[in-house]
Amino acid sequence: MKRVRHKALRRLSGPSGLKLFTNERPEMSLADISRASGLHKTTAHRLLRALQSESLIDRNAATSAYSLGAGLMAFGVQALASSDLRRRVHPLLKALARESGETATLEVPVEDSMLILDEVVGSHLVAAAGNIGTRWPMHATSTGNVWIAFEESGMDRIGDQLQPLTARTLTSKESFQAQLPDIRRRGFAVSVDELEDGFTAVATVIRGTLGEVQGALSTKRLSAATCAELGTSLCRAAAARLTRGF
Amino acid sequence: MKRVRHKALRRLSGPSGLKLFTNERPEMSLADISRASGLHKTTAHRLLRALQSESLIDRNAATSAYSLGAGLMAFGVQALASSDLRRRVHPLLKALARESGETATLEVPVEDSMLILDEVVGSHLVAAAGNIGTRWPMHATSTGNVWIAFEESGMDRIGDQLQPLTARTLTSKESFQAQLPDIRRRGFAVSVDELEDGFTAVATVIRGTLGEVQGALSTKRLSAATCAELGTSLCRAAAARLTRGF
DNA sequence: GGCGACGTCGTCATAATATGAAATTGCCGC
DNA sequence: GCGGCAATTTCATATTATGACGACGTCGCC
Repeated sequence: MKRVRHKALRRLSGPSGLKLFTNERPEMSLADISRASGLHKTTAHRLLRALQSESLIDRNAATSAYSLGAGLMAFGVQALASSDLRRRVHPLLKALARESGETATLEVPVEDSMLILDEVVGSHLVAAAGNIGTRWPMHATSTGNVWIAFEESGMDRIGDQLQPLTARTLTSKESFQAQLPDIRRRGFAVSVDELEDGFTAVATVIRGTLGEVQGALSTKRLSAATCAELGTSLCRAAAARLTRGF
Repeated sequence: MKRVRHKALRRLSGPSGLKLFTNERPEMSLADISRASGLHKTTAHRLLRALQSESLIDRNAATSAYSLGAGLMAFGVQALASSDLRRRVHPLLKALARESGETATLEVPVEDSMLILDEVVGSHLVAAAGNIGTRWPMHATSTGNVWIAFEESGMDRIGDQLQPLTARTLTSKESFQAQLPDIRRRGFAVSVDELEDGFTAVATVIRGTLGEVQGALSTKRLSAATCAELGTSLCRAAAARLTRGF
């Protein structure tokens, strides 16, 4: 594997950059950042200042602590808006949500998580919405499972140790890998209580015109009984999309 | 003004980087990017590849065109979620929306636009929502106007020529500047048909504990008659927030 | 088949950049 | 006024990106 150039870029998005800001710790001081990233205090300071000048980083005027900036929000929505995949799949999500009464989502992988790109809430819930943009670990979601099953280099995304989120989460790479053939055969993945107790979902992949895997589609919070049925209709819907040339 | 270092970062977010991707042209080929940015083909390719490895850039598998990536969406929502300002002001928005029946928004400046950080829709509209993250030019919005009026270096953000969006948009720097004293005296800005015909809004600034301007607050789509009244109540609400130590 | 446009990849000397140590400033609590 | 801590600036040095050049494969088109 070849080393990617552009140190600054790697740092930016990497674990010694913007990724330092987690939901648990949305604000950090210069010293915090320097310690957490292993960067020299001076270097971190320069970096932060550059990021700030691009609005990618904001700082709290009172505490002078750094946090993610407004520019990132702007880029984020722009990315969301320009997603071709999203435009194409949205009608499908609506149809699924209407037919099943459950919430349907479109997700894509970002590192070892699935990012919710779009969401249409079903009739069973009051419009909770607002999950667009949230991320869940691939190994514990139905969407993550199908993605890995159908994308060739999918397994690269997860490590050897998988973090358990419930009693039913698969925690070893081996047991995880063992279920993939089943998913490939069926065409869809089912997750029952793996992510959260009482949470069930079924997912399939969505493909482009070349058959390449572009994302995953899921229907959530349904009763276990209807899973198999919905799985196949999900596949049909996705397949119809594909063959119609979308 | 001191030159900010980190060329790569400036490029990243600047007009020869991610900013190349606009809503009008969400996808670009390598040749496009090279031409539009003035970068050497080799350089652009290296850059894009680095960005892609960080998920900041995606590419269309069919056309091999580049577009904004999923990583940006992830950062965007994270930034949105971790905004302290947003957390603090949200209850205020809700109160304003409830009392006025109109849509209330919280906005911050990004370059020469106001970015909608948060929004609570009023009772008069069906929940259109989904404006969070959109941007409007500062010179044509009430929020942009108050911001510039109360932030000392505010005028730096707009150029000499202001793009007209309706017949009532102010188009010269001078006429724009002439109205600022009024806004300062009143404490709030009113925009009638400047952004869009039939669109009226009133806005005031929101301040931190040190009195520094942190953002702008507005109520939209109200009838001209109630503007003045709402402006003062807006100011009261914002002031109450401030003095209560938030 | 030949042509042009495009994307990808490699190399390399040079120019531009980031780096970290140390020094300076500013701020708080005592 | 004096430590202690954090943020910031300065500067010589080492590291990095840059773009010119060349090569290769592919696609669409005349």
